[in-house]
Amino acid sequence: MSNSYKTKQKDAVLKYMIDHKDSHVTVNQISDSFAENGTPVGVTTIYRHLEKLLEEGFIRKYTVDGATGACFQYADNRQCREHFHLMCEKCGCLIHLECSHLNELSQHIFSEHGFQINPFRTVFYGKCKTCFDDEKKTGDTL
Amino acid sequence: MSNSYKTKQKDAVLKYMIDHKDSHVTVNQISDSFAENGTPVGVTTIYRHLEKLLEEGFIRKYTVDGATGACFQYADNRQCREHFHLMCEKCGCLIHLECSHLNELSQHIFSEHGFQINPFRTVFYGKCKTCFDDEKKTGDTL
DNA sequence: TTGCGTGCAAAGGTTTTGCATGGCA
DNA sequence: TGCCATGCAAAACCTTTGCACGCAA
Repeated sequence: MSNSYKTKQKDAVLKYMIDHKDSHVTVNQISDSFAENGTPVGVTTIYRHLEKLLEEGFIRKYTVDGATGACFQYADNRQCREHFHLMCEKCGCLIHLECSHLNELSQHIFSEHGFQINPFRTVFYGKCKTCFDDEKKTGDTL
Repeated sequence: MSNSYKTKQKDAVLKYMIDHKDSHVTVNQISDSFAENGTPVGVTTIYRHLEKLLEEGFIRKYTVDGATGACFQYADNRQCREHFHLMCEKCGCLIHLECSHLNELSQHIFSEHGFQINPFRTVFYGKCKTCFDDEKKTGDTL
């Protein structure tokens, strides 16, 4: 059994993740932000707290093509148990999609195909409306 | 314009990926396998060929929680354009799912939610039937 | 012969680990 | 006072790059 103490660093990391819940961040971004604010936190400590938050289900971890290193994003699994997530490959925004179609889909894939989807892990990658419209305007095909 | 030569290493990497199309592999696994077969290939070369195969759409690249480093898997995008993929988190098998429900889902998410799903990138993570049944039998909750 | 391919060595990053110190309870 | 937390330094990895040599065409 391991207990845990309340520390400035622990609070700071959690606060940072919540404050940036609308985008994904890397360890370097977190570290740089703390350094700029005059309250630097060692990267080791940041890694350790992110790992705990991950285990506890408060954040998600994934890799994004362009980014260097892992990306983390706040998304409380206790609140996100019932819906899926859409990740825009262009701007990186995370959309929480409440939609009965998706729940039906899970049911269908389980009952008809015998596959049990893990909604915590599964993310739909693609292009959000804003980026899609931007692309049409500028003719940018990326 | 860059031409390309036919080499033993190039053939070996492609052959390995095709032979292992039912699971994902890491660069180390590929390298070790070649070494064991008595025809070692430098990791640099493996990385370079995988990168090309990726650009050409013959393989996919992603990260898996347990694995160290990136995972690659053969899945010709020219053949896999019309369906989605299910990845078992336990045994690592990749299921190519031809299902009209999923195509309808793409349509629905695009028309109703304005999000354009990228089927090349999107993978449903979860548990395949075999692993699910195994788990029930052994009572293993992982 | 020309130019791409190969692989060693080294560099550049990210992430983890060891360990002495610091801080919470 | 006990532990846990912290962060520096170092290690362990993964991946990329530079460069001389090898090999396909």
